[in-house]
Amino acid sequence: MAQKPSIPKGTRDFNPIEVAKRNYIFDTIKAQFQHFGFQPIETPSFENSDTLMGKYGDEGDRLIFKILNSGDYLSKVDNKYYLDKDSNKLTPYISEKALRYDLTVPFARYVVQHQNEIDFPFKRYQMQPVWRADRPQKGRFREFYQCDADVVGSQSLWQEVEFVQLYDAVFSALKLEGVTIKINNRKILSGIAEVIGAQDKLIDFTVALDKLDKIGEEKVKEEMLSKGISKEGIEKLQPLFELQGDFSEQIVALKAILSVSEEGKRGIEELEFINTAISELKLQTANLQLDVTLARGLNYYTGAIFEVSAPEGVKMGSIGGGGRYDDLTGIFGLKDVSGVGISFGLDRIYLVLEELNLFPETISESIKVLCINFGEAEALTCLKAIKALRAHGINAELYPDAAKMKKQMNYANKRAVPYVVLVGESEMSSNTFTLKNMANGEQQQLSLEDLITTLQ
RNA sequence: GUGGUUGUAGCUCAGUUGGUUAGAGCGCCUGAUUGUGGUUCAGGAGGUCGUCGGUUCGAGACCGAUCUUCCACCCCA
Repeated sequence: MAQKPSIPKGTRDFNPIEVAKRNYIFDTIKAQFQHFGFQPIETPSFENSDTLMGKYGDEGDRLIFKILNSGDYLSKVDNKYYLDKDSNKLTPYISEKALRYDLTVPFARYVVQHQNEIDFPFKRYQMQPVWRADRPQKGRFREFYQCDADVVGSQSLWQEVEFVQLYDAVFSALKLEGVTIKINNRKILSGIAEVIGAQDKLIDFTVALDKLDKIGEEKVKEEMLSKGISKEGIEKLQPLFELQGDFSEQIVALKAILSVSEEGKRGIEELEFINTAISELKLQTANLQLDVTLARGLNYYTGAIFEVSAPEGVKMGSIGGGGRYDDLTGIFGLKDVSGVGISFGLDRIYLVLEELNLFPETISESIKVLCINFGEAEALTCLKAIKALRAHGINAELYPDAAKMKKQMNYANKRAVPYVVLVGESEMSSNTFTLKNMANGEQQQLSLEDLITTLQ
């Protein structure tokens, strides 16, 4: 019985052209990571459930793919949990492993586990797939790649400055101009929460504030009210909703709002430091923008928060994010190690580059020259030439069958091969090669040496 | 996890209130053209109508379930 094969929801196959394009992004990011001094590590695709569970909030726990235990896993479960049919309670007894949800928590685990072998500050990069049991949408997959760069063991704000430059370097190298690097600081958010008397509701407060540009001021206030934030507190937020101007103008306004909060003032200082450094160093193509409503992402951020949005006009969620987390390794028992890092969403960057037509043309070129097959003797001559070409770093291949000329030329066309070599009777007798340029149809007869130099 | 949406040839899509043998464009294959591709012309192949079940004399169309796509929540790269 032949049944239609399929792949799970939210996953994809990649054809050769797509892989070539993905590798282009991959290689570009990797090159910049290396320029900035990051070193690669890799971690397993699945971790022990305890490593991941509880690190991303309740919502995160729900989105983690759990792996069923091997063997007769149900027989070991206490009837108490089995008969209750409570999935959340039963899960720990039938699943001890889970697929990686992001690269940051596994990295924290790695740092703690290998702390004695690591030279701090440790700068690592990691480019691996992560999995989320999310409902797919455009730019949202259940399996996708993250490209992370993090530094642990340094509290210096120069790291934040470096990461802003790294974002700029990567997107400039990808020719993706005009991305906006939004920056905020957790200390400012908690400072504001303090000012309005909602310290204990920081998460609810930030989640609501984050929706400002999406649902508007009124709805945000409604949500805050429904989460138990006092009316008087929300009124104190008014200057925040009216915040405008460039980076330094917003800083001035924030200083007024946060004058009574020590923590808030520290957040402002940090932002000012980064902004001053960046204006001195300059960015190539990206814009750095202060966005006090930026609260996205994980609750473990303690200082800077980053998010990158695609150039204006491209409808896509964030293509990168990151921030500083002072105590990430603390949950694994290693105190006082500060970390800061950023992430690139490879799959979303792909969609943006595709939409803006920014992939280089030569990207899908697999071979430079195809040799037409006229028969056994000619094929052998071709393979000798191909061997020499390959030795000179030129990708070359022989059409395997002495098929009709039209068929072989058609094949070259579809593979987008820029050159074709013809070796038939006359070339055999004169010991030459006919090189045809597929773009303009021009042909020339060359010796092997000239063939090599022409194609190099 | 909640609500909605989509599925017909390799691709993009038609298909009337349920009625013979399900169509088009592009692509593909063959020939015109046995050492020259893209253009042109002629011919040809290709469909369990996502899947399973139901209603009906009769279902691509109606109903249910399920899978998938996209969208809005939630959350996020």
